[in-house]
Amino acid sequence: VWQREQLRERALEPLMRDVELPLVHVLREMELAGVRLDVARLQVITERVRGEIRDLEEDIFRLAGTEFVIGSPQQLGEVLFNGLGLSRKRRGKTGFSTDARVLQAIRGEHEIIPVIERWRELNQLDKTYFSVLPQLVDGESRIHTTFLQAVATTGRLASTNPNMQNVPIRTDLGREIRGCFEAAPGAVLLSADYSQIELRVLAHVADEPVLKDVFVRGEDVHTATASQVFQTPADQLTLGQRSRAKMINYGIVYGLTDFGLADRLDIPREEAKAIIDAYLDRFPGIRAYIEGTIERATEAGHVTTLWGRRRQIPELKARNWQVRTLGERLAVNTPIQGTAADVLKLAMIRCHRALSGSGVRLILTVHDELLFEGAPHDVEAARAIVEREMVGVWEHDPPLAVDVGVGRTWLEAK
DNA sequence: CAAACTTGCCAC
DNA sequence: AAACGTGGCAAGTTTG
Ligand SMILES: Nc1nc2c(ncn2[C@H]2C[C@H](O)[C@@H](COP(=O)(O)OP(=O)(O)OP(=O)(O)O)O2)c(=O)[nH]1
Ligand SMILES: [Mn+2]
Ligand SMILES: [Mn+2]
Repeated sequence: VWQREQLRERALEPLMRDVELPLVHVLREMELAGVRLDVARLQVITERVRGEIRDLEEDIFRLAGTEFVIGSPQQLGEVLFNGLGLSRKRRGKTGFSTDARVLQAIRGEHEIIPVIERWRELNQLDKTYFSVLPQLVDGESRIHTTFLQAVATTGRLASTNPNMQNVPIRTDLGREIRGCFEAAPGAVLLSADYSQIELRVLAHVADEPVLKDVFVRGEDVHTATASQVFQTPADQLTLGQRSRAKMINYGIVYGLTDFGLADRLDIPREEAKAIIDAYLDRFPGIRAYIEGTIERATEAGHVTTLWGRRRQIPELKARNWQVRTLGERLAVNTPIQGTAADVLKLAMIRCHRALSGSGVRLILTVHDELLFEGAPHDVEAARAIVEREMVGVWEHDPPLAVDVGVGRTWLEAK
């Protein structure tokens, strides 16, 4: 009863009625549908990778001069920092960190480091995907995730058992794994992913003229940042570089410091500061939006999305500096990430309705992407419908845009 | 011995 | 870890 009263008081009834409740059935059907996994293809990759892991282990033990549990950060730190005397960077609660950014920073100090980095990549994918996914398929070789509708504080969905929202794609091996998810025999997949979604939401809520203009012109901010930071012509950029630029673009908006950027890019702090300053100077409305949002959130004690989703931010009242600045970053991030979540949920409902009886069904959702499955002819017809429904959720400036692809596998469709 | 915590890392 | 955000998962280690 008190929950219902709170819903009314906080004007959340439209969100509940028009978004969350209709979404339940859409999610249920997606979970039942599942997505097909090519187990044989995955098996071939698995055997090849496990062979390489064994070779890497031998190399690591030889270079270290001792055998140890590579997967134990404690033992690895002992070998690297005491045994080999390599430089220590950050330290955690238990000892000196050995994470990927530390290894990147000391890569030149010893030939064992690149081998460990490779072992980490392969071993992580082995234990998380190769060892787990084949056990989860049903009689039709399909995997059924569970979507969590009320876990993420911003309104995003989460996915569990297995998490289908963090299937690898960024490395070559990751792309091979992504390529193991496929359509049913005779069918194809259609992937539709919003272009630069949170930057578009930001351009609107911050009313940032330069950023709006970028989207009106049809330009790509991630590519532009990559080109600037990596000093490379736009048409020569790799997917990896654009992906790094994405991290930079969102990082800066949500409070990334020169220290943090320098660490992530492995560059001097001054260079990192120059990148951040250039970014915020180019889009002056972002600075103003950040400051205004923090001020209003501190006053109100909460923030809301465009559809009225609300998050209390008690951290803003903290006297502890660490907690309070966390609250400031939450105040900026939540309305934007949350608005993008609202958009996707509405798009799911609209697409589900528009495609009922079409032979094309929604099978996955990944924060700003929808994945559909159907016969090639039906999917071709669905293409325009999906794009129209996804773009049509948003009646603001700048408009949203969607990248659509079709293929046999999830990798090919992207 | 299992639960809880820590570290590290995948995705968006 | 000092200070982009949202998640889930596996393994090692500590705790009870
Ligand atoms: N704070 C933060 N948000 C991120 C990060 N990566 C992705 N996101 C959020 C913001 C994105 O708009 C949203 C969807 O991710 P995508 O990979 O689809 O990127 P985006 O839509 O910006 O670009 P795209 O044109 O699809 O390649 O997820 C990140 O590193 N930090
Ligand atoms: Mn996107
Ligand atoms: Mn996406």
